[in-house]
Order: sequence, then structure tokens, then C-alpha cells
Amino acid sequence: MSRIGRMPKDYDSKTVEEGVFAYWRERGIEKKVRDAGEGKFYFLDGPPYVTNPIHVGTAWNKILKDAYIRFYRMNGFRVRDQPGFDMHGLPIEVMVEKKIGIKSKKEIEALGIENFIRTCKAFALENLQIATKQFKNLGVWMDWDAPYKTLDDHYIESVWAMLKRADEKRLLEKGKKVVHWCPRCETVLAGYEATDEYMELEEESIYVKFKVERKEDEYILIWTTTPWTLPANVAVMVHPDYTYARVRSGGETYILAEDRLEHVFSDTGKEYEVIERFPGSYLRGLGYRAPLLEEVPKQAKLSPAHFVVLSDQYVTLEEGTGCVHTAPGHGEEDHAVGEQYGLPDFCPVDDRGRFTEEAGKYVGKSVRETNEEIIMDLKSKGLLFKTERTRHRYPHCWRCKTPLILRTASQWFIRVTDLKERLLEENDKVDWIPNWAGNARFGNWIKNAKDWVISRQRYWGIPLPIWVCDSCGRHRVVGSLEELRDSTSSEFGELELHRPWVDRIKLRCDCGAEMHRIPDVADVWMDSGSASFASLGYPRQQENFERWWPADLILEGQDQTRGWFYTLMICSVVLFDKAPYRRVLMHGFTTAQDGRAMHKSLGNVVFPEEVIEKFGRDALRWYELGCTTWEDLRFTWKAIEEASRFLNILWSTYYFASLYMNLDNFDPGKHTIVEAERDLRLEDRWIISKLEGLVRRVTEAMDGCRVFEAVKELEGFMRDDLSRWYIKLIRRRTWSEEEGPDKMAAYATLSHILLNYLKLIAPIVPFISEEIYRKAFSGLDGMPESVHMLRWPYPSEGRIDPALEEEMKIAKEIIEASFSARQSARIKTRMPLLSMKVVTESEAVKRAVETMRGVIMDQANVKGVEVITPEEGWRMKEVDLIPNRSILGPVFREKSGLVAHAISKINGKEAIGAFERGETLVLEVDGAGKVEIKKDYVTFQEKLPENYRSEKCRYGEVFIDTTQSEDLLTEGLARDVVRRIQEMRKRADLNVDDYIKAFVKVPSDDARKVLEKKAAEIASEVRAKELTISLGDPDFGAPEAWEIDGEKYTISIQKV
RNA sequence: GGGCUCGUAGCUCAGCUUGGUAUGAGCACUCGACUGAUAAUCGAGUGGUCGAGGGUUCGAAUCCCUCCGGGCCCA
Repeated sequence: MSRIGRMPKDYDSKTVEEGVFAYWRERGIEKKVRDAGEGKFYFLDGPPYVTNPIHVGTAWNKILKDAYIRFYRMNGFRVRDQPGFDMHGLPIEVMVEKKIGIKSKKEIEALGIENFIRTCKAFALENLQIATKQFKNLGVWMDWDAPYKTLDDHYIESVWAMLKRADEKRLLEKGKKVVHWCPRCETVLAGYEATDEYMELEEESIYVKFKVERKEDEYILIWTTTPWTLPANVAVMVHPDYTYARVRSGGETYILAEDRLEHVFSDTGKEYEVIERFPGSYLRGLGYRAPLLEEVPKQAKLSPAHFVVLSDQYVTLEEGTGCVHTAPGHGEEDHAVGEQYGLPDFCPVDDRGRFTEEAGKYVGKSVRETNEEIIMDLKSKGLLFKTERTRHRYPHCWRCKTPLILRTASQWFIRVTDLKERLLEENDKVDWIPNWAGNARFGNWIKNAKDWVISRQRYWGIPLPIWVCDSCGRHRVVGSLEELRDSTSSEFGELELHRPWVDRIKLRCDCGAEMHRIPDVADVWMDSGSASFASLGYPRQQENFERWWPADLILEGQDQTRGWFYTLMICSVVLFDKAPYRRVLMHGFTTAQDGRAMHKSLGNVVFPEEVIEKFGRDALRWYELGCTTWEDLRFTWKAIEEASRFLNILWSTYYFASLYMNLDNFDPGKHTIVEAERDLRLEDRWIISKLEGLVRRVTEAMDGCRVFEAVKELEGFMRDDLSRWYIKLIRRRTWSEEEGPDKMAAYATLSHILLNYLKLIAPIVPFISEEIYRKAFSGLDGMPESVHMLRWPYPSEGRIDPALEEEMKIAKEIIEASFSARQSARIKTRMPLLSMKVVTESEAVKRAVETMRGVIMDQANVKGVEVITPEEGWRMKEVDLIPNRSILGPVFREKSGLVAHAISKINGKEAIGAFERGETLVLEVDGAGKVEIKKDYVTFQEKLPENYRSEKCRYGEVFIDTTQSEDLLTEGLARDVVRRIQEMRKRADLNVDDYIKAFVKVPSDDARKVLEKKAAEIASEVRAKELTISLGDPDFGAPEAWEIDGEKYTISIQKV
């Protein structure tokens, strides 16, 4: 025989969660659950960068993942749940440099790359352990023993294979690109590394006169914030459609945009006269003399150069002159226009940010420090129009805070621009949640995609597998370790695919010369971008790859639009010409209680461990999963507290059920709702209907990656439908001593609800659900050992009964209205009432009252309920006329008091009838004679007879009859006494099935007589074997004094 | 500066797709009641210019435009 187990009374998150962890460990539950399942579901984890300990925002990410993984598992999927870690890159290099106290590439080289790499690796692996521990501690079930690590050789090989494919498709290229460059670190910085560190700078900007060829004293006026880029000037850009003007001022002629005239001349004190207006396109090809021709002799050799070009994209009228100094070597936009016009790519700046020989007189000088000198040179040549202090945002190196420069550098890149069409087509096939993240945000991002510069001049990363011939310059991309072994004469046994070891391998070129690997490593975004296939061991484990790829779901923060979502797509389209994921869920950011991002420096970071300590993992999960996924989450302790309070209600509901079912040896396997079908009461069918609807909506929400909707549905059901209502309705049935079919039907219903509800919350709160399951359900015949082994429920649509739900809703409102009416009459719920009338015309409400008569009478504690028409209701009412003194005053002056008095005596209903017929009333008033009463002299007040109270609700008005009778009072008093004794039982911590003897000392003989009539009932309710009702004092137990209706009762109880 | 997004009660948020009185929800506060599960619950009360302004409409929190403020990303 099996029965529902009994749960502990109180919910303590710490005990529960630690106990569950131990249980999972002892039984190997996690492995069993993870290994089960049939259908394939490839969840791909976005690898976190392992540097800092995780905070509640990072936790949200993993908790979301865990919830969906669990959901798919319960739906029978074999979920691939390998977590990943991003372990290469500059951030780790920087941390290691700090740790060992060095600062530059030179120092790294001096230390030896080998040493440096070993330290980086150890650092990354150590941090991986820390992060893993934290994630596990959240209750996240993933394959923690075998995560994918971007530093593994086989992972690196996979990236190599992708790069080889890129080369074969002619998508991999070396070329000059305008890049953000740190002159101190001597490397390219990724766009994201630059944008994180934009800082406001106030600097001198200059307006420079570019002398027009073959014209005297005529100049194109340009504006720039970076004078040091003028030695590399090649052209001037104007907008073809804007209006430009030729103006005379102080004996000179200037060309600039008309809309900028006012600003440009505003602080010069110079007058100007517009001679001519024309669209920018008229300026096309206009030649000018390079401003620093003398200082930079190389300028004379540039060709084609120094003329006006057109661009409708890069010229604005918000600042400057509308004529833009163009240096293709120092600006991405300049570069793009330069390519269009075939301009030379002049960039006389070296790796350390110093001018080269080509910069003529400025050679050897650090570029930004040359600004002053260049301005002086222009001034002395009479080419400086004016200077202006300008605040502008300027990118800095995030590690050393050096202002970055833009320069052309020879870099390896992937021709993403050639892939755009394919990327967009593939993106269309992806299911984005929310939709706009894909269409609007990601789509736009792809449309503006640029070629991806993948080479970094650093150490700790995936070495680019590109070997270049010393002699003929041909390059070769190696796709695997094996290929490397086959193509080299260098002997090597075990080879780690990192610098400096791979650097030592040399290949033989077809031309016979030696090939060396280029010293670059890959942009770290390529590591994670390859995860969809590299984590599967592609290409070595082809079978594995074919089984899983592409990913069914990925799920990351909104910052990944330009990050992982993007690189993942590129790498996959390069390699397979297909999107790597079917569905992407984007989530928001977590901010601190103060609304700002969590930052160590702001001291507002909240760690999951703190929340776990105070409220538990489930509270954290319930809260975070209940927040709208794609919006920002503002973390508040109060919200966690609310979640925790909800879990208390949930626990307590299960506790209540387990307590009684356990006492009654209830076995849900023997009493299913199907078997109890005939005995189900209305309320049973109602809560089942509610549950099935819940199952449907929660399933839809989870399936659509809207777990927060599921949480809200689940919370509403537990609070409103189950805990506050259904349990209240069946309480009496569960107390009943006999094990009749009515009680069994209630238990069957309740256990059905509770078990299914448990399944629905299991993915969200895996600990509390497991604990409840273990304590109450796992001992039943045929049940698996963990809640996480249960299958997700299917809704039984046939049991959904919208009509019944509507009727219950109406009944509930009517009952609540009756409580309000009682309150205004100051009659407590324990006092039974004779009758209740529901005033309505609605057939639906009439039907609902008929159907729900039992529920209403029981809950409202009334002896009868009937529906009456509004007509009948009206007849029951009286109407008082209230004189409107502010109107009567002016009309009747000193007699208005008499009139008012007379009005209040009028029969209100007759008056209304008269007014409705358009008549006025004529009164004979003592001392005032005949008086005409008009409608606006009075207001009406409806009134029920003394013994009635009413309250309106959405479905009509509810009247309660407050007439008291001896029988009712007797019953009320009995219930009051019962209630006191129950309270004492509870305080004495008696078991619900303990028997007692009780003594009630009453204040009067009347009270004694009254209670004695109910003695048997009282005794049975409170499980008293003996019940004494007396005027004397109790002689056992600890008597307690109670006040009932102002009279003193002394009660004593004792367990027998 | 640009793209996307958010702004509703003191706090955290639903509602906006498809316009129809915000019975808005929970928390907090005040008063009352209930309680053999729940330091729980129920009822009543207090608390909103639905970020601001304009437009469309008989009617706008909802649709459109502009602006202000926060977030992510880009320059």
C-alpha cells in the first residue's frame, strides 16, 4: 500500500536546497535525468568570459537557460547542454600582465612568450573552476564535467578548418584596413574595445583654407578636430545635394556650405558677401593645393589626389563647413570614399603612432603631439582660418587609456561585405524572440556590416593558421593538425596549438622557399563565433556534428547583437552557408537597485550567493524568471522577498494537503479523478478546469520562450484559485471523519492538481518542487525518484469548462459582496444569516446562483439564497427625500427650514413617480401655506428596511437579511466557542488527530443552555471526548479567558 | 549624432498587437474581519496629469508625429 507522504510544516530554503543537492548527489539524479530523452535538442551555451565572479545578472542568464533545458527534458528531448567558456584574449593577457607586474609587449617578449602563455592558460583554467562552482550552485544542470573550452586544441583546429574554408571561398584576405590602433599596445583594437572607452575631450579644432588651383585668393574651407591627419590629406568631400556658396570676405573668396556660413563667420568679426550659390555636385573635381605640400614632399607624388569628391553619406551640416578633409589612411569613411574614387591610401604613421619618413618634416614625432606644430605651420603659411575649442568624444584604449588613433594597417580580414546577402537570407529563417531583436536590431546590424578584421598582434589566442612564403609571398591556410604534420618537414610529437610552439613549425612553399606562420592571433570573437560547430568537435567528429547541428536555441543578453549572435552567424555562413541557430532568445540587462548597471567600482553589485543565503535559490529563480525576459531587470531585495513569500504559500498549500491525505492514508493511484468522476463536486470540476487551462497556457508560454508569462500564470493560479479559494471550499470535506466518496473525490482532485502543478513549476524552481515531490509523492507506487523525471503534462481540453468557470467567478463575487454587506452591518462571518437575495436581470447570474447555491450558502454562511428581479428589489426599498438647502434657501428664505422639514416627510417613491410623470408636488406646509416642490429641490436616497443591508457588485446587488433568531444566535455562539477551542489546540501544538477533553466556563445560565443544545456538534468539531459546559471553574489544563460578544468565557483543554 | 528599446500608483510591474470608463496586480500604509495549512488570508480605504506636447478619432495608456529621460549597440 502506498500513500501520500507528510511534509514538514515550515519551508526553510536552506534546509530544502541543501537536502535536495545531497539527494541528487547520492542518487546520481542529475546524470540520470540528463541522459534520458529521445528527440534531439541542441542548446548552445554562450561562453562567458572567465574573469570576474558572476553577479545576479550573469545568474539570470544561466537560470533562464536552465529553465528551458529542464522544460525540453520533461518534454522528452535529449538536450545537448554543454556549457562553454571563453578563455582567450586581451583581457586575460592584461590581467596576467598586472599579476606578474609587466606592462608592454617588449616585456612579454623578454619574459618569453612560452612563460607568458603558460601563465595565461593557468589563469583561465583557474577562473573556469570558480565560475563552474558558482553556476552549479544555482542549481543549473549542464554538462559541467565536459564544457567546451576555446583553448582546447581540437577547438582551435575547428576554427582553423573554418578559416581554411574561408580562404577557399576567397573570403579570407589580407589588406589595408582603417583600424583603431593603440600606439602603446601596438595592436589593432576591436571596435567593441574602442567603443567601451569613449571619453570627452576638449581640444583645439581648426578651420583650414585649401587653396583652389588656378585661382587667386580662393579657398575651400575645411574643418577638422585632428590636425595630425592633415599630412595625409588626399581629398575634400562635399555633399552633392547640399547648397554651397562662394563668399567674399576681407579680400578673399571661400567655398563652404551655405548653412554653415553663419556659424563659421560668427566669432570672426568678419563681414561676408555671398557671390554665388550652387549644389555641391558642381564642385566635383575641383582641384586644390595640398595645405602641407612643402612640409610633406610625398604629397606631391600622390595621385589622383587633392580635388573635391562627392559623398551623400558622410557629409553633415551639423558641424564644420560642409567641406570635409579626407584622409583615406585615417578614417573609415574617408577610406570608403577613397576606394570609390581610386584615391591613394596614404598613411605615414607607424605601429608606435609616430610619423614615418613619408611625413617629411614631421618624421619620428608622435602624431597627437604634433597637432600644435601643424597648426603653427598652417598659420605661418596663412592657411589657418580660425581655431575653435570643441568638445568631442574620442576613443581610448580600455587597458592603458591612451587615446587611440585611426590608421591603415595591413590586416587579415573576412570579407563579410560579400556575405551580407546570405547573412540576411539566413537571418530571415531564424526565429527571434522578441521579434524586433531579429528584424530591427540584428537585421540593421547586418545591413551595416563591415569586413571583419580578425588578426590581432598579440599572444594569448588562437594562432591564425596562415603560413606565408618568405620568397614569393604566397600564403597557405592550414585546416588541421594533421594537415600541418603532413605539410612540414619539422619533426614534432605532441604539439600544443598555441604560440610560441606553432610559430616554430615551418612549411615548404611550392616555389621551394620556406613559409613562416604570421605572428598574429585571432580576434577572440572568432573563438566563440565558432562555437556552434567547434563545440561539437567538427570536423573530426562528423557524426556528432550531423546529429546535433544547427543549434535549436541560443539565449543571451542584448549586447550580443553585435557580438556572439553576429560572429556565430558569420562563422557558420562561411563554413556551411547556413545559420547556426534556429531560435534566438535575447534577454535584457540587470541593473542594481539604484537603476544603474552593476559595477564593482560603484559598489552596487549583488552576488547570487547573498540572495541564496537570505532567501534561497528558488526565490532568486522565481523572481528573475518572472521578469520580462527582454527588458532590463532592476534588481530589488523587496521583489526577492515577495518571491520568497509566494514560495511560502505554495509550500503551505502542499503541506496542508499532505497532512490530511497522509492521515487518511490516501493513495492517489487508487483514487483518480477518472474513478471519482461521479462524486466530483462542482468546485472539484471547477479547479480541474482551471488547472487544465493553466497547463495549456504555461505550456504555450514555455514553448514560446516566455517563461515570465508562465510564472505569472502559475502564481495567479496558486494564490487565487487554489490557496485562497479551492482549499477553503473543501476544508470541511477534509475534516470529515469518514472516508466517504465525497472526501475521496476532494482528495483525488487535490492530488491531481498538486502533482500536475508540481510538474509545471519543476523547471522554474527545481529545489522546492523536488523536496515537495520527495516528501509527498515519490513514495507512491510507480513514481520515479525525482520530480525531474516526470513527463510534462498535456492539457485535457475536454475538462476545460468555461461556463463553469464563469459561474464560479460570479458566485465568488456575490460571496464577497455579502462579506462587504456584513461588514457595514457589523456582523461577523461566523454568525449565520437567514437569507440573501441577489438582484439581477441576467440569466447568466441566475443560472450561476442556482448552480452554485451550495457554495454560496456555505461560504457566505447563509441559510438561503434567492434571485430577485430589479423590480422586486425596488419594491423592497424605501426612498428618502433629502431637501437641497442651497436651493431651498434663496426660494423660501426664512421659511425654508419649515419646507425642508416637510419634504423629509414625503413618501419618496410617490415623489419619484410624480417627478417621472413630469409633475411637481404641492404641499401644505404649516406656516408657509401651499408650496410647490420641484425635482431639483431634492435628492433621493434609497434605503432598505432596517433588517437588510446591501452591496453592489459587478453582477448585481446583494441583499443580506440581518434578522437574528435564537437558532441563529445559538449556532453563532457555538461556532465562536469552537473557533476558540481550535485556536487553543493550535497554540498547544496538538496534532490534528489528537483527542481532547474540554471545559467551557460560561458567563450565564442562558449561555449554558444555549451551548448545551450544540454540545454534541461542538465536541465533534473539536475532537473532544468529553465536553463540560458549566458556570463553575475548570479543574484541569491551563484555563484561558476569551471574550465573545462582550462576555467572558473561560476555556480549558487537555489532550487525552 | 544614428538604430533598437523602455518610461503606467510610493516601489516592482501587467495592460498597448486588435483604440471603448485603469473593477489594473502584488508590495507598502490605515481600518475592519477571518483562521484546526500559511509570521498566512479576506474586505474596505488612501494612492495615477498612463514621461511631456501635438495629431488622427465620437472616443487614445493603446495608433501617428515631435520632444524629454533610462538601457543596449553603433559612430
